[in-house]
Amino acid sequence: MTQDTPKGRPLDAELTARVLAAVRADLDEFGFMNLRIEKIAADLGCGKTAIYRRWPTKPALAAAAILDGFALGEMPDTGDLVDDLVAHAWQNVDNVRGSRTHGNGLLLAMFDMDVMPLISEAFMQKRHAMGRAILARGVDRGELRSDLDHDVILDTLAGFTLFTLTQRADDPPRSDAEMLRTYRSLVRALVGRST
Amino acid sequence: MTQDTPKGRPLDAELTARVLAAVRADLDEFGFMNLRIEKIAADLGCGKTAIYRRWPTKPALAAAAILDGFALGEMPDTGDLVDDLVAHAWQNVDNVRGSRTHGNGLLLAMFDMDVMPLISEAFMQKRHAMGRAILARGVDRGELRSDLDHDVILDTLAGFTLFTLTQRADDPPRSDAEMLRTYRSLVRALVGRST
DNA sequence: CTCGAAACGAAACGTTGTGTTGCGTAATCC
DNA sequence: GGATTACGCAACACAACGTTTCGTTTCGAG
Repeated sequence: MTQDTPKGRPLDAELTARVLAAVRADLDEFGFMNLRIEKIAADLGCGKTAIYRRWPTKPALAAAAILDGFALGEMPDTGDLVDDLVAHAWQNVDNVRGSRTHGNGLLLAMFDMDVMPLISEAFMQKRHAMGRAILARGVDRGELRSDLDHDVILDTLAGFTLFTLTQRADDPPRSDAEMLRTYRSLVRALVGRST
Repeated sequence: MTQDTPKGRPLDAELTARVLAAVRADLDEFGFMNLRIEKIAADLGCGKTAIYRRWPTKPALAAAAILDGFALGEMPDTGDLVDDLVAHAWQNVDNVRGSRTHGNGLLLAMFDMDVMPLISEAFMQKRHAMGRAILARGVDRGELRSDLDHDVILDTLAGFTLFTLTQRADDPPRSDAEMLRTYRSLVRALVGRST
């Protein structure tokens, strides 16, 4: 029933990619509120119609651009719960830093009330499910006390990343090695390891 | 030098309060992007000029409304580090829940790129300083290992609250007592207490 | 190779919302 | 009582979203 082969001229995939990249850059520099679709079209030398043909509204466009820069990532499976959780948390850092070109406008744009549901459905919920799978595996292997709230552990890790990246952006930057040590000790504390 | 006594007719303080309350309600219901200053004026039966006389732009108005619903809170001083940190973290929950009337649009509005700096300067940085003071006191009393990163502890607590309130809003609500137990065990884990 | 369908850039348009200005009136301080 | 400023109201300029129309171009199918 569903026509699988579109009929006329197909969408220009390269243009799609260029639009998403340009939106990501402007989103990061100017924020969602100051993202100008007309500027994107002008910068790329294309018409607004090419953009509105692909995405119906500005929030939808912004969400698509953000998601285009994020990778769901592979499920960490090292055999060690702490290692897996650190890797899982670090994927968030990678996603945000990989999309950051000017400031942290892209990260903040995720939290627009009209953008958030789209990001949540397409990304956050799947990430959360991955985290829960990691923790469930840890319980199965006897690495994790069975009375801990997995949502709390995952929200704490993700919340720390979000809060640090948005609120401590002006602090002297830390090396990846130092940040990884921070994540490791945080994870160990959350899953009930001593030290 | 600074004229301390304004000359003509003073601003209507009650109108100021009514505007801020109305903005908070609409912000929470519709989000920052869909906040309509003309609607606020119409709902209140006042002119737009009365609003623009007080705040120059929409982000400034939104920030003022958000801050008007937030209380910096008193610095907890129970003599116990864990109790103080739990109380400190709980103040965030109180602020957000006290401002929540329809959804979580108000919480998300804080993270608009143009609103965030205003909230950060007037609120977040002071809250962070309070948290640091609590932790410093804990170190002085020997309740806290001296090698822990205080920023990490505070960002983790605040980030957990933010992430939970934005991402788990649809989950079955937990009682205050249960949430307080969660915060307590989280704080204990972060400051290196066993259990 | 030709036909149909749909994408493309360009331009014009309607609509909405921000923020400003000017007006006559009302309130407050000196 | 006079200067000063707030107030509601109306009109305004401006910017940006999203739509429509047009002529042109590109692709798939037969």
